Amino acid sequence: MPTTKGTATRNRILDAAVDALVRGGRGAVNLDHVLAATRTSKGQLFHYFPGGKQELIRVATARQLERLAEEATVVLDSFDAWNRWVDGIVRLHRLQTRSDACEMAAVAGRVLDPDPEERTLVGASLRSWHRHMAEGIRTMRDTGQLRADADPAELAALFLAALEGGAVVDKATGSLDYLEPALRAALAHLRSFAAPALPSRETAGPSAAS
Amino acid sequence: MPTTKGTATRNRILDAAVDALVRGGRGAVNLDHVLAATRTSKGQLFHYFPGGKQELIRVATARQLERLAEEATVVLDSFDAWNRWVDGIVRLHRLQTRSDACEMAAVAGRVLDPDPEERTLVGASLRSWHRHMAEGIRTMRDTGQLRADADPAELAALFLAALEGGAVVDKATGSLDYLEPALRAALAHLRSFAAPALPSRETAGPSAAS
DNA sequence: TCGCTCATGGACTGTCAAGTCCAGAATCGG
DNA sequence: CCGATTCTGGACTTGACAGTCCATGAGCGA
Repeated sequence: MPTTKGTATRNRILDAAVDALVRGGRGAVNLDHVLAATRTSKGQLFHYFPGGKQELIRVATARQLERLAEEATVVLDSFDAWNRWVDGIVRLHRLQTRSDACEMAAVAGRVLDPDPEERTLVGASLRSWHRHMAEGIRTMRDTGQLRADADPAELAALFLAALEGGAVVDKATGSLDYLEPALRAALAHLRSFAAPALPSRETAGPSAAS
Repeated sequence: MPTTKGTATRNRILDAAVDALVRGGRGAVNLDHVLAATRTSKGQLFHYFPGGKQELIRVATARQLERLAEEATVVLDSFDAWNRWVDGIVRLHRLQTRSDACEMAAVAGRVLDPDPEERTLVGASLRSWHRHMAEGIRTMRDTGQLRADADPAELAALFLAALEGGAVVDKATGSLDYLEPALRAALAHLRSFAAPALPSRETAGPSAAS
Protein backbone atom coordinates (compact mmCIF):
# COMPACT_ATOMS: atom_id res chain seq x y z
CA MET A 1 0.00 0.00 0.00
CA PRO A 2 2.78 2.49 0.74
CA THR A 3 4.62 4.12 -2.13
CA THR A 4 8.36 3.83 -2.73
CA LYS A 5 8.64 7.49 -1.97
CA GLY A 6 6.56 6.96 1.13
CA THR A 7 8.77 4.28 2.61
CA ALA A 8 11.78 6.43 1.86
CA THR A 9 10.30 9.22 3.92
CA ARG A 10 9.44 6.81 6.68
CA ASN A 11 12.99 5.55 6.70
CA ARG A 12 14.45 9.02 6.84
CA ILE A 13 12.33 9.78 9.87
CA LEU A 14 13.29 6.52 11.48
CA ASP A 15 16.99 7.05 10.89
CA ALA A 16 16.87 10.46 12.47
CA ALA A 17 15.05 9.00 15.46
CA VAL A 18 17.64 6.24 15.89
CA ASP A 19 20.38 8.80 15.70
CA ALA A 20 18.85 10.96 18.40
CA LEU A 21 18.17 7.88 20.47
CA VAL A 22 21.79 6.78 20.35
CA ARG A 23 23.07 10.21 21.22
CA GLY A 24 20.86 11.04 24.12
CA GLY A 25 18.25 8.38 24.80
CA ARG A 26 14.55 8.96 24.79
CA GLY A 27 14.91 12.45 26.18
CA ALA A 28 16.82 13.55 23.13
CA VAL A 29 14.10 12.59 20.71
CA ASN A 30 12.20 15.72 19.76
CA LEU A 31 9.67 15.40 17.00
CA ASP A 32 10.24 18.92 15.77
CA HIS A 33 13.96 18.30 15.54
CA VAL A 34 13.42 15.06 13.72
CA LEU A 35 11.18 16.83 11.25
CA ALA A 36 13.66 19.64 10.75
CA ALA A 37 16.52 17.19 10.24
CA THR A 38 14.62 15.23 7.64
CA ARG A 39 12.77 18.10 5.96
CA THR A 40 9.42 16.48 6.66
CA SER A 41 6.34 17.59 8.54
CA LYS A 42 4.06 16.68 11.39
CA GLY A 43 1.56 15.33 8.95
CA GLN A 44 4.00 12.82 7.56
CA LEU A 45 5.32 11.70 10.88
CA PHE A 46 1.86 10.92 12.22
CA HIS A 47 0.91 9.43 8.90
CA TYR A 48 3.67 6.82 9.16
CA PHE A 49 3.62 6.47 12.93
CA PRO A 50 0.02 6.87 14.02
CA GLY A 51 1.03 5.98 17.54
CA GLY A 52 3.10 9.14 17.70
CA LYS A 53 6.29 9.45 19.65
CA GLN A 54 5.86 6.21 21.54
CA GLU A 55 5.50 4.16 18.40
CA LEU A 56 8.36 5.97 16.70
CA ILE A 57 10.67 5.29 19.60
CA ARG A 58 9.72 1.67 19.88
CA VAL A 59 10.32 1.03 16.22
CA ALA A 60 13.55 3.00 16.29
CA THR A 61 14.75 1.07 19.33
CA ALA A 62 13.98 -2.23 17.67
CA ARG A 63 15.86 -1.15 14.58
CA GLN A 64 18.89 -0.08 16.57
CA LEU A 65 19.01 -3.33 18.52
CA GLU A 66 18.66 -5.29 15.33
CA ARG A 67 21.55 -3.46 13.75
CA LEU A 68 23.68 -3.99 16.82
CA ALA A 69 22.79 -7.66 16.97
CA GLU A 70 24.28 -8.14 13.54
CA GLU A 71 27.66 -7.45 15.08
CA ALA A 72 27.10 -10.40 17.36
CA THR A 73 26.17 -12.94 14.76
CA VAL A 74 29.71 -14.23 14.50
CA VAL A 75 29.94 -17.71 15.94
CA LEU A 76 32.13 -17.63 19.02
CA ASP A 77 33.32 -21.19 19.28
CA SER A 78 37.09 -20.85 19.29
CA PHE A 79 39.74 -18.73 20.96
CA ASP A 80 40.46 -17.19 17.62
CA ALA A 81 36.86 -16.20 17.11
CA TRP A 82 36.77 -14.60 20.55
CA ASN A 83 39.95 -12.69 19.88
CA ARG A 84 38.61 -11.37 16.64
CA TRP A 85 35.32 -10.47 18.26
CA VAL A 86 37.00 -8.45 20.98
CA ASP A 87 39.19 -6.73 18.42
CA GLY A 88 36.13 -5.84 16.39
CA ILE A 89 34.26 -4.45 19.37
CA VAL A 90 37.23 -2.37 20.42
CA ARG A 91 37.67 -0.99 16.94
CA LEU A 92 33.98 -0.13 16.64
CA HIS A 93 34.00 1.41 20.07
CA ARG A 94 36.89 3.66 19.21
CA LEU A 95 35.12 4.90 16.12
CA GLN A 96 31.84 5.51 17.87
CA THR A 97 33.45 7.22 20.82
CA ARG A 98 35.10 9.64 18.45
CA SER A 99 31.68 10.64 17.16
CA ASP A 100 30.18 10.64 20.62
CA ALA A 101 27.61 8.04 19.67
CA CYS A 102 28.46 4.77 21.34
CA GLU A 103 25.70 2.29 20.63
CA MET A 104 26.61 -0.08 23.44
CA ALA A 105 26.45 2.70 26.00
CA ALA A 106 23.23 3.90 24.41
CA VAL A 107 21.66 0.53 25.09
CA ALA A 108 22.72 0.72 28.71
CA GLY A 109 21.38 4.21 29.00
CA ARG A 110 17.92 2.96 28.17
CA VAL A 111 17.44 0.94 31.33
CA LEU A 112 15.84 3.90 33.07
CA ASP A 113 13.32 4.66 30.34
CA PRO A 114 9.77 4.91 31.54
CA ASP A 115 8.17 2.73 28.90
CA PRO A 116 8.30 -0.89 30.12
CA GLU A 117 7.84 -2.19 26.61
CA GLU A 118 11.16 -0.68 25.62
CA ARG A 119 12.98 -2.11 28.59
CA THR A 120 11.59 -5.48 27.61
CA LEU A 121 12.90 -4.99 24.09
CA VAL A 122 16.35 -4.11 25.35
CA GLY A 123 16.29 -6.92 27.88
CA ALA A 124 15.36 -9.48 25.26
CA SER A 125 18.24 -8.36 23.11
CA LEU A 126 20.73 -8.64 25.94
CA ARG A 127 19.46 -12.05 26.87
CA SER A 128 19.84 -13.23 23.33
CA TRP A 129 23.42 -11.97 23.13
CA HIS A 130 24.15 -13.82 26.33
CA ARG A 131 22.63 -16.99 24.99
CA HIS A 132 24.65 -16.66 21.83
CA MET A 133 27.90 -16.23 23.73
CA ALA A 134 27.16 -19.07 26.11
CA GLU A 135 26.40 -21.27 23.16
CA GLY A 136 29.84 -20.67 21.68
CA ILE A 137 31.55 -21.33 24.98
CA ARG A 138 29.62 -24.54 25.50
CA THR A 139 30.73 -25.70 22.10
CA MET A 140 34.32 -24.95 23.02
CA ARG A 141 33.94 -27.02 26.14
CA ASP A 142 32.23 -29.88 24.37
CA THR A 143 34.88 -29.97 21.68
CA GLY A 144 37.62 -30.10 24.29
CA GLN A 145 39.01 -26.62 23.83
CA LEU A 146 37.95 -25.73 27.34
CA ARG A 147 38.13 -27.75 30.52
CA ALA A 148 34.95 -29.31 31.82
CA ASP A 149 34.78 -26.90 34.75
CA ALA A 150 34.29 -23.88 32.50
CA ASP A 151 30.81 -22.51 33.16
CA PRO A 152 29.38 -21.16 29.87
CA ALA A 153 26.65 -19.09 31.47
CA GLU A 154 28.99 -17.48 33.94
CA LEU A 155 31.67 -16.74 31.39
CA ALA A 156 29.13 -15.31 28.97
CA ALA A 157 27.75 -13.13 31.77
CA LEU A 158 31.25 -11.83 32.36
CA PHE A 159 31.70 -10.91 28.72
CA LEU A 160 28.30 -9.29 28.44
CA ALA A 161 28.76 -7.30 31.63
CA ALA A 162 32.28 -6.29 30.66
CA LEU A 163 30.97 -5.11 27.31
CA GLU A 164 28.10 -3.04 28.62
CA GLY A 165 29.89 -1.88 31.74
CA GLY A 166 33.05 -0.98 29.89
CA ALA A 167 31.07 1.03 27.37
CA VAL A 168 29.24 2.84 30.14
CA VAL A 169 32.38 3.71 32.05
CA ASP A 170 34.17 4.88 28.94
CA LYS A 171 31.22 7.03 28.00
CA ALA A 172 30.94 8.55 31.47
CA THR A 173 34.64 9.25 31.76
CA GLY A 174 34.98 10.31 28.16
CA SER A 175 37.93 7.98 27.83
CA LEU A 176 38.90 4.72 26.20
CA ASP A 177 40.52 3.34 29.34
CA TYR A 178 38.02 0.78 30.53
CA LEU A 179 36.21 -1.22 27.86
CA GLU A 180 39.28 -2.66 26.23
CA PRO A 181 41.07 -3.68 29.45
CA ALA A 182 37.87 -5.22 30.76
CA LEU A 183 37.37 -7.26 27.61
CA ARG A 184 41.03 -8.29 27.52
CA ALA A 185 40.79 -9.42 31.11
CA ALA A 186 37.65 -11.40 30.34
CA LEU A 187 39.49 -12.98 27.44
CA ALA A 188 42.39 -13.85 29.71
CA HIS A 189 39.94 -15.45 32.08
CA LEU A 190 38.47 -17.51 29.27
CA ARG A 191 41.96 -18.62 28.26
CA SER A 192 42.65 -19.70 31.81
CA PHE A 193 40.14 -22.47 31.17
CA ALA A 194 41.98 -23.70 28.12
CA ALA A 195 42.21 -27.45 28.19
CA PRO A 196 45.75 -28.70 28.54
CA ALA A 197 47.15 -30.02 25.30
CA LEU A 198 46.83 -33.74 24.69
CA PRO A 199 47.13 -35.82 27.91
CA SER A 200 50.71 -36.95 27.52
CA ARG A 201 52.08 -33.49 26.81
CA GLU A 202 53.38 -30.89 29.25
CA THR A 203 53.26 -27.59 27.32
CA ALA A 204 53.41 -24.60 29.64
CA GLY A 205 51.76 -21.56 28.00
CA PRO A 206 49.39 -19.09 29.60
CA SER A 207 46.89 -21.65 30.79
CA ALA A 208 46.64 -22.74 34.39
CA ALA A 209 47.16 -26.32 35.34
CA SER A 210 44.19 -27.83 37.13
CA MET B 1 22.49 31.48 58.00
CA PRO B 2 19.91 28.78 57.33
CA THR B 3 17.67 27.62 60.15
CA THR B 4 17.53 24.06 61.46
CA LYS B 5 14.03 23.80 60.11
CA GLY B 6 15.25 25.22 56.83
CA THR B 7 17.96 22.65 56.28
CA ALA B 8 15.48 19.94 57.17
CA THR B 9 13.18 21.12 54.39
CA ARG B 10 16.08 21.33 51.99
CA ASN B 11 17.05 17.80 52.83
CA ARG B 12 13.55 16.48 52.33
CA ILE B 13 13.49 18.02 48.88
CA LEU B 14 16.90 16.64 48.10
CA ASP B 15 15.97 13.15 49.24
CA ALA B 16 12.91 13.10 47.06
CA ALA B 17 15.01 14.25 44.12
CA VAL B 18 17.58 11.52 44.69
CA ASP B 19 14.82 8.97 44.88
CA ALA B 20 13.29 10.07 41.58
CA LEU B 21 16.73 10.19 40.04
CA VAL B 22 17.50 6.62 41.02
CA ARG B 23 14.19 5.35 39.75
CA GLY B 24 14.09 7.00 36.41
CA GLY B 25 17.01 9.29 35.77
CA ARG B 26 16.74 12.95 35.00
CA GLY B 27 13.53 12.49 33.08
CA ALA B 28 11.77 11.25 36.17
CA VAL B 29 12.49 14.33 38.20
CA ASN B 30 9.40 16.51 38.18
CA LEU B 31 9.42 19.51 40.45
CA ASP B 32 5.71 19.34 41.11
CA HIS B 33 5.99 15.69 42.10
CA VAL B 34 8.91 16.43 44.37
CA LEU B 35 6.90 19.15 46.03
CA ALA B 36 3.87 16.94 46.45
CA ALA B 37 5.96 14.12 47.89
CA THR B 38 7.57 16.40 50.44
CA ARG B 39 4.63 18.66 51.19
CA THR B 40 6.60 21.73 50.24
CA SER B 41 6.06 24.47 47.69
CA LYS B 42 7.63 26.12 44.70
CA GLY B 43 8.72 28.99 46.88
CA GLN B 44 10.77 26.74 49.09
CA LEU B 45 12.34 24.78 46.30
CA PHE B 46 13.57 27.88 44.53
CA HIS B 47 14.55 29.38 47.83
CA TYR B 48 16.95 26.52 48.55
CA PHE B 49 17.94 25.83 44.97
CA PRO B 50 18.01 29.18 43.19
CA GLY B 51 19.43 27.49 40.14
CA GLY B 52 16.19 25.57 39.77
CA LYS B 53 15.98 22.08 38.40
CA GLN B 54 19.51 22.00 37.10
CA GLU B 55 21.00 22.85 40.45
CA LEU B 56 18.72 20.45 42.27
CA ILE B 57 19.71 17.60 40.01
CA ARG B 58 23.40 18.33 40.25
CA VAL B 59 23.32 18.43 44.01
CA ALA B 60 21.13 15.32 44.17
CA THR B 61 23.47 13.47 41.82
CA ALA B 62 26.47 14.41 43.91
CA ARG B 63 24.71 13.20 47.04
CA GLN B 64 23.77 9.90 45.47
CA LEU B 65 27.29 9.27 44.22
CA GLU B 66 28.66 10.14 47.62
CA ARG B 67 26.33 7.70 49.33
CA LEU B 68 27.23 5.00 46.88
CA ALA B 69 30.93 5.69 47.29
CA GLU B 70 30.65 4.90 50.96
CA GLU B 71 29.98 1.31 49.98
CA ALA B 72 33.32 1.32 48.28
CA THR B 73 35.40 2.66 51.10
CA VAL B 74 36.30 -0.81 52.27
CA VAL B 75 39.96 -1.47 51.64
CA LEU B 76 40.26 -4.23 49.08
CA ASP B 77 43.71 -5.59 49.78
CA SER B 78 43.05 -9.27 50.40
CA PHE B 79 41.07 -12.09 48.87
CA ASP B 80 38.88 -12.06 51.91
CA ALA B 81 38.09 -8.40 51.53
CA TRP B 82 37.19 -8.94 47.88
CA ASN B 83 34.94 -11.84 48.73
CA ARG B 84 33.13 -9.81 51.34
CA TRP B 85 32.84 -6.89 48.97
CA VAL B 86 31.24 -9.00 46.26
CA ASP B 87 28.89 -10.56 48.79
CA GLY B 88 27.89 -7.11 49.99
CA ILE B 89 27.24 -5.82 46.49
CA VAL B 90 25.16 -8.85 45.62
CA ARG B 91 23.11 -8.52 48.78
CA LEU B 92 22.52 -4.82 48.21
CA HIS B 93 21.64 -5.45 44.60
CA ARG B 94 19.04 -8.03 45.53
CA LEU B 95 17.40 -5.63 47.93
CA GLN B 96 17.40 -2.75 45.51
CA THR B 97 16.15 -4.84 42.62
CA ARG B 98 13.21 -5.87 44.72
CA SER B 99 12.28 -2.22 45.14
CA ASP B 100 13.05 -1.45 41.53
CA ALA B 101 15.64 1.13 42.50
CA CYS B 102 19.07 -0.17 41.70
CA GLU B 103 21.61 2.55 42.34
CA MET B 104 24.36 1.00 40.27
CA ALA B 105 22.12 0.78 37.24
CA ALA B 106 20.93 4.29 37.93
CA VAL B 107 24.49 5.54 37.65
CA ALA B 108 24.87 3.79 34.33
CA GLY B 109 21.62 5.23 33.11
CA ARG B 110 22.98 8.72 33.52
CA VAL B 111 25.58 8.48 30.79
CA LEU B 112 23.14 9.83 28.24
CA ASP B 113 22.08 12.86 30.27
CA PRO B 114 22.32 16.13 28.41
CA ASP B 115 24.09 18.12 31.10
CA PRO B 116 27.84 17.60 30.61
CA GLU B 117 28.52 18.67 34.17
CA GLU B 118 26.61 15.68 35.44
CA ARG B 119 28.40 13.26 33.18
CA THR B 120 31.63 14.67 34.53
CA LEU B 121 30.41 14.09 38.06
CA VAL B 122 29.51 10.50 37.33
CA GLY B 123 32.72 9.94 35.43
CA ALA B 124 34.82 11.25 38.27
CA SER B 125 33.11 8.90 40.67
CA LEU B 126 33.68 5.90 38.46
CA ARG B 127 37.31 6.81 37.99
CA SER B 128 37.77 7.10 41.72
CA TRP B 129 36.21 3.69 42.33
CA HIS B 130 38.55 2.26 39.76
CA ARG B 131 41.54 3.90 41.40
CA HIS B 132 40.46 2.56 44.75
CA MET B 133 40.12 -1.00 43.46
CA ALA B 134 43.40 -0.87 41.59
CA GLU B 135 45.07 0.39 44.74
CA GLY B 136 43.93 -2.65 46.69
CA ILE B 137 45.05 -5.01 43.97
CA ARG B 138 48.43 -3.34 43.75
CA THR B 139 48.84 -3.81 47.47
CA MET B 140 47.99 -7.47 47.11
CA ARG B 141 50.63 -7.81 44.44
CA ASP B 142 53.25 -5.91 46.40
CA THR B 143 52.61 -7.97 49.51
CA GLY B 144 53.02 -11.16 47.54
CA GLN B 145 49.40 -12.30 47.55
CA LEU B 146 49.27 -11.93 43.79
CA ARG B 147 51.84 -12.84 41.19
CA ALA B 148 53.87 -10.06 39.67
CA ASP B 149 52.09 -10.39 36.33
CA ALA B 150 48.74 -9.32 37.79
CA ASP B 151 47.81 -5.99 36.22
CA PRO B 152 45.97 -3.89 38.83
CA ALA B 153 44.47 -1.43 36.37
CA GLU B 154 43.18 -4.16 34.10
CA LEU B 155 41.75 -6.24 36.90
CA ALA B 156 40.09 -3.20 38.46
CA ALA B 157 38.59 -2.32 35.09
CA LEU B 158 37.16 -5.81 34.90
CA PHE B 159 35.54 -5.47 38.31
CA LEU B 160 34.17 -2.02 37.61
CA ALA B 161 32.78 -3.02 34.24
CA ALA B 162 31.33 -6.24 35.62
CA LEU B 163 29.65 -4.24 38.37
CA GLU B 164 28.10 -1.60 36.14
CA GLY B 165 27.39 -3.92 33.26
CA GLY B 166 25.91 -6.60 35.46
CA ALA B 167 23.62 -4.08 37.11
CA VAL B 168 22.52 -2.76 33.74
CA VAL B 169 21.77 -6.18 32.31
CA ASP B 170 19.90 -7.27 35.41
CA LYS B 171 17.85 -4.09 35.32
CA ALA B 172 17.05 -4.45 31.64
CA THR B 173 16.11 -8.10 31.90
CA GLY B 174 14.37 -7.68 35.22
CA SER B 175 16.35 -10.60 36.56
CA LEU B 176 19.17 -11.36 38.96
CA ASP B 177 20.97 -13.62 36.53
CA TYR B 178 23.92 -11.52 35.42
CA LEU B 179 25.51 -9.30 38.04
CA GLU B 180 26.38 -12.04 40.48
CA PRO B 181 27.82 -14.47 37.93
CA ALA B 182 29.84 -11.68 36.37
CA LEU B 183 31.28 -10.65 39.71
CA ARG B 184 31.99 -14.25 40.70
CA ALA B 185 33.78 -14.78 37.43
CA ALA B 186 35.82 -11.64 37.98
CA LEU B 187 36.67 -12.92 41.42
CA ALA B 188 37.73 -16.25 39.98
CA HIS B 189 39.94 -14.40 37.55
CA LEU B 190 41.55 -12.48 40.39
CA ARG B 191 42.16 -15.74 42.23
CA SER B 192 43.84 -17.20 39.19
CA PHE B 193 46.63 -14.72 39.89
CA ALA B 194 47.10 -15.96 43.42
CA ALA B 195 50.78 -16.33 44.16
CA PRO B 196 51.80 -19.88 44.93
CA ALA B 197 52.19 -20.40 48.67
CA LEU B 198 55.65 -19.92 50.11
CA PRO B 199 58.27 -21.89 48.15
CA SER B 200 58.46 -24.81 50.56
CA ARG B 201 54.76 -25.04 51.40
CA GLU B 202 51.96 -26.62 49.43
CA THR B 203 48.72 -25.24 50.97
CA ALA B 204 45.82 -25.32 48.57
CA GLY B 205 42.85 -23.21 49.82
CA PRO B 206 41.45 -20.13 48.14
CA SER B 207 43.18 -17.66 50.43
CA ALA B 208 46.85 -16.94 50.31
CA ALA B 209 48.94 -16.68 53.41
CA SER B 210 50.93 -13.48 53.51
C1' DT C 1 7.10 44.94 71.23
C1' DC C 2 9.31 46.05 67.06
C1' DG C 3 11.59 44.83 63.15
C1' DC C 4 14.61 41.89 60.82
C1' DT C 5 15.53 37.77 58.29
C1' DC C 6 14.34 33.28 57.07
C1' DA C 7 10.47 30.13 55.71
C1' DT C 8 6.22 29.03 53.31
C1' DG C 9 2.16 28.75 50.10
C1' DG C 10 0.35 28.99 45.91
C1' DA C 11 -1.49 31.62 42.07
C1' DC C 12 0.30 33.12 37.72
C1' DT C 13 3.07 33.27 33.38
C1' DG C 14 5.71 31.65 29.59
C1' DT C 15 7.61 28.15 26.90
C1' DC C 16 8.13 24.09 24.67
C1' DA C 17 6.70 20.11 22.62
C1' DA C 18 3.14 16.46 21.43
C1' DG C 19 -0.70 15.64 18.93
C1' DT C 20 -4.90 17.18 15.72
C1' DC C 21 -6.73 18.71 11.55
C1' DC C 22 -7.44 19.88 7.05
C1' DA C 23 -6.32 21.73 2.68
C1' DG C 24 -3.66 21.07 -1.25
C1' DA C 25 0.01 18.58 -4.20
C1' DA C 26 1.69 14.38 -6.16
C1' DT C 27 0.97 9.82 -7.83
C1' DC C 28 -1.29 6.03 -9.92
C1' DG C 29 -4.71 2.81 -11.99
C1' DG C 30 -8.04 2.82 -15.40
C1' DC D 1 -8.13 12.67 -18.37
C1' DC D 2 -10.28 11.60 -13.94
C1' DG D 3 -11.16 9.83 -9.54
C1' DA D 4 -9.05 7.67 -5.72
C1' DT D 5 -5.38 7.17 -2.78
C1' DT D 6 -1.26 8.49 -0.85
C1' DC D 7 1.81 12.16 0.48
C1' DT D 8 2.94 16.70 2.28
C1' DG D 9 2.84 21.22 4.77
C1' DG D 10 1.86 23.79 8.48
C1' DA D 11 -1.44 26.26 11.43
C1' DC D 12 -3.81 25.31 15.65
C1' DT D 13 -4.95 23.13 20.22
C1' DT D 14 -3.71 21.24 24.39
C1' DG D 15 -1.17 19.98 28.27
C1' DA D 16 2.75 19.66 31.11
C1' DC D 17 6.00 21.73 33.59
C1' DA D 18 9.81 25.12 34.85
C1' DG D 19 10.24 29.30 36.77
C1' DT D 20 8.36 34.09 38.85
C1' DC D 21 6.21 36.82 42.21
C1' DC D 22 4.34 38.35 46.20
C1' DA D 23 1.81 38.03 50.36
C1' DT D 24 1.88 35.81 54.68
C1' DG D 25 3.75 33.27 58.73
C1' DA D 26 7.30 32.12 62.09
C1' DG D 27 11.40 32.67 64.87
C1' DC D 28 14.63 35.70 67.16
C1' DG D 29 17.59 39.45 68.86
C1' DA D 30 17.40 44.19 70.67
